[in-house]
Amino acid sequence: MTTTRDILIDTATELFLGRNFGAVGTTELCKSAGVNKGTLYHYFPSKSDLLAAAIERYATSFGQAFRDIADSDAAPEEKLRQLFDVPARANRDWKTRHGFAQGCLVGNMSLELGAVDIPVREAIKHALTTWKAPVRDILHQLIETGSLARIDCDKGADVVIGLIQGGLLLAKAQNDPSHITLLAPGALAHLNSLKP
Amino acid sequence: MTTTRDILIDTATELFLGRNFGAVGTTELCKSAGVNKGTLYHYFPSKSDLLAAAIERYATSFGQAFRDIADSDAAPEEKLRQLFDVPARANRDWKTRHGFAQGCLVGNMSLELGAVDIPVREAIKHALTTWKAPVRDILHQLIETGSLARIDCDKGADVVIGLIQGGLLLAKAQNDPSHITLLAPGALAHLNSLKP
DNA sequence: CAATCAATTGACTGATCGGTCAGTTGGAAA
DNA sequence: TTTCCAACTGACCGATCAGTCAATTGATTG
Repeated sequence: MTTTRDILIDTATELFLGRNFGAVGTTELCKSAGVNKGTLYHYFPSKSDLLAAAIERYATSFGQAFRDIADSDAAPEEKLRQLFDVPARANRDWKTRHGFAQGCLVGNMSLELGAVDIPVREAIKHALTTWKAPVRDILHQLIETGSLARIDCDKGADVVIGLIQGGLLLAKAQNDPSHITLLAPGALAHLNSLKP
Repeated sequence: MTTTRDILIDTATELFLGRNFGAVGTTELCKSAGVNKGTLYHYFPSKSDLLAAAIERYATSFGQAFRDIADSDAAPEEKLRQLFDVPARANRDWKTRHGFAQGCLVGNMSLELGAVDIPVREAIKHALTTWKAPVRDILHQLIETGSLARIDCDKGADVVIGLIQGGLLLAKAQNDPSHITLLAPGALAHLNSLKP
């Protein structure tokens, strides 16, 4: 069952991803969600809190996709590469529908609001933590199979997320989704060069 | 000589970096620059055009820093590492003054406005082009000294910029400038693993 | 001196912003 | 049947938004 709250979160995700947080007004957002102003503020104390909820849902969704990859029976090297396919697929779909690369809600909001809105930054931090767990597991698997040196996997997970976000940024800057996976082929070599 | 136009550009850079484009109004910007509203619109047709000018100056400034590194007499491996120090130093200074990591004007505006404002995206594309030239030169030097395989240096320059921006994003998301250089140590290994 | 014009002023506009609130609705509990 | 409350409505608020414009300044020309 899709509740009004769900509709608000999904609409917010769609609109904030398509443009940005500041460029989407609450009036437009409510109209797009088929809901009245007051209803938004019945469920969320502020526009920022709606965004935080959207980030949390977005993080959970992508986190689950990462988890599915980590738990699959593919080879660990293959899993590492597949991580980059998750945002790549999302962006390809979006660009087909709307004509430009939108990036990642977490990355976008991080650079727009990371220095301004502390609650949102906390939601972003939590999103990154959620994502790091399955990535860390894949790195452990790589070590077990001998494909990766005994590096610090927590730091390694940060590196992988940095590679993904770096590619996403290039893709949006140049409006070319193919850049998203630009940093995928070198990921394993990159990780292997980290000091244990 | 610092012209009124220069003051406007510098003030815009400072404010847009400190918060974001949408969160800074023209009234505040003008007050901060010690200039009247009409003067802003005497020099720039719109707020977006002021941003584009700020991006261009910012890109030139960082591009010169990259160029200085490329033309120095340091070892090529050392030069590659020094590229990451340019934004790292800027962010360390800023955080000392303002208490948080602000990131990079080009990266920030790319994720905030890349999908919305096409002229700004063009300014961003041009900034990346400017930065790629000295990076490409360093990669050629690495190849000459035998530290790097004969990879596609244009693609390699994109990779390096992606690594820098990925680190900047992590730093802003976690309000910790030390992440800026997180992807520096693995850069050479990363590049070396690219297919020629 | 007169003429010119880029630079600058600051009050002003209509639109939109995020957020509020008194009131209505409809289904569940008593 | 009455009571109750979460869900929802939509008009409304003061503030701020990007942008405009007629008037003024002052330095540079002929």
